[in-house]
Amino acid sequence: MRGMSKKGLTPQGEDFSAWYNELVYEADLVDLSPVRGSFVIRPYGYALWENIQRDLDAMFKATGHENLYFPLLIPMSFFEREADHVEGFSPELAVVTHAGGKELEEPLAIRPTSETIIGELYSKWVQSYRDLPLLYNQWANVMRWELRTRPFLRTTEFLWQEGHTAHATAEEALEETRRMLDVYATFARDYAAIPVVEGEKTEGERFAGAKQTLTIEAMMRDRKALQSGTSHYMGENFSRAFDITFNDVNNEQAYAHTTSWGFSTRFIGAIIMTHGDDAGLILPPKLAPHQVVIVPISRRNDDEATARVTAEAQRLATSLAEVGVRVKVDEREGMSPGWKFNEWERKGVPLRIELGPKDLEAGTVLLADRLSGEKDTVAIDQVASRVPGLLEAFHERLFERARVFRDEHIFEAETYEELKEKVEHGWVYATHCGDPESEARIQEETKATVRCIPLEGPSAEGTVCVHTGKPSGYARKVIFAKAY
RNA sequence: CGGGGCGUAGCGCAGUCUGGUAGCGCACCUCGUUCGGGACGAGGGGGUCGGAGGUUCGAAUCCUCUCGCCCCGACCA
Repeated sequence: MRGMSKKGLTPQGEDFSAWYNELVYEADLVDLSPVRGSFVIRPYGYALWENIQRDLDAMFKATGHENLYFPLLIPMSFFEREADHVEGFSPELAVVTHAGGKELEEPLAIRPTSETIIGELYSKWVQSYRDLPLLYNQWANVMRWELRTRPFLRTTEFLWQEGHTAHATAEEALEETRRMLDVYATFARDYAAIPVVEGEKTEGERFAGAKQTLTIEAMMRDRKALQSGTSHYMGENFSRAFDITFNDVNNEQAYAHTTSWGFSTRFIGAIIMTHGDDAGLILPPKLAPHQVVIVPISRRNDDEATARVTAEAQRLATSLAEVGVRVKVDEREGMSPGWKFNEWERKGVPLRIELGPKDLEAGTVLLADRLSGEKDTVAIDQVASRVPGLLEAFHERLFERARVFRDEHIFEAETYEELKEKVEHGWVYATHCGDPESEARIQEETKATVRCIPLEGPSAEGTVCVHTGKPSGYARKVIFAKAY
């Protein structure tokens, strides 16, 4: 399957999932670990994550949040305090039963998410309405013992951030839930060039212990949906379970309203599957580890020309770095330029500069665009001034391509037959009654689930459920789609 | 846990049926020629054939037991 012996990836159209599996290894994003289900994130993949962290973190700070860090281990009993939460997470907990050579009195769960342990401490930190809101976030690893795993999309251990906030009123907490969903949607659009649909999860798809779960859903190039970030309103569920109470302005005791919101390394999967093509990754410039790669081209038997090319490549790289471009000069020996072109295309670098003796004589470079595949001649002394704008434009084109693709594959269905047919080709808006049993039946029969009740979209007014004929359970038509 | 497949060099595989010097491609190392879309030649290094037991003069190959991994299904950011 894998292996550099073979020249290209399996084409997306032939087997999308094979394409994905090969690409994550061939682009040096991940490697297998000795423990099944967990993966090593290699430097190129981790650099992507670091860029995601940097930009998202800035957005969290800008919305008033502070970072902190909670421990990895959580007493088992904490999970039992919230009925839905324990039911949702028990099956996938990894538990430490022995330590220091002895069996522990109380087993410790490796966090699958931190609501419980954070709730325990929030109860201590919140006494008065003056202590609220608490607006905290942590960057952490979590573990969920999944049966079927895939790099980035579903791994037993994954990296994420989890925001946990506590508020005096439901209104404030609901606002926070929505605000952070918008942060995710904005990040996806402005940094990853991924268009998303914002919506609410139905009861069955809601986070274990939440009153409301909001989601951003992105369409992959196989037209399946990927839940790419979630934001939950917990109501008083966790504050009652963990006794997060405070005295309000009237000196009356009240329960805090809490939220949590998370965004994980799964999003790297979204980037891969939203933008990638048969040649490999196409990375959004703002998150790409290298925005520009310079491939110097030598000439046979001419050390002097080679030296000049190398020197010019370095000079060019410096001038690009000075205008804030992340640039890499590929000076590796023993590989032909063609080999390097293919490699950087596979790795999704937005722009490639080819610089050889001919260019030096003409005072130009060849600038290759990963998205269009086109090459343009650009004067060397204009490269540094033009590249930032080209990267900006690259981002816009990438987003637009994804947006058009998505919009071309969203349909609307009036009948169940229509839903069954259209969901084979993309996402489908349809009216649903909201009955969980009906939802389950539809999933059995079509493999599609309700991804969300979109915050914007066709109204359900005057329509009835495509499956049961009952009145709509929601104000809008829901989105049915096959999902990761 | 059900169904399917596979363990032989770093990776991908052949060899197993029919027992007899452990091979191929890629990768790696050295030297030379190359370098504008996955270069070529010559030389070289690398293996307890997943593990244990058995049959045999002789086992990657046959027998028994075991361990592990991958793929498909039931749960999920």
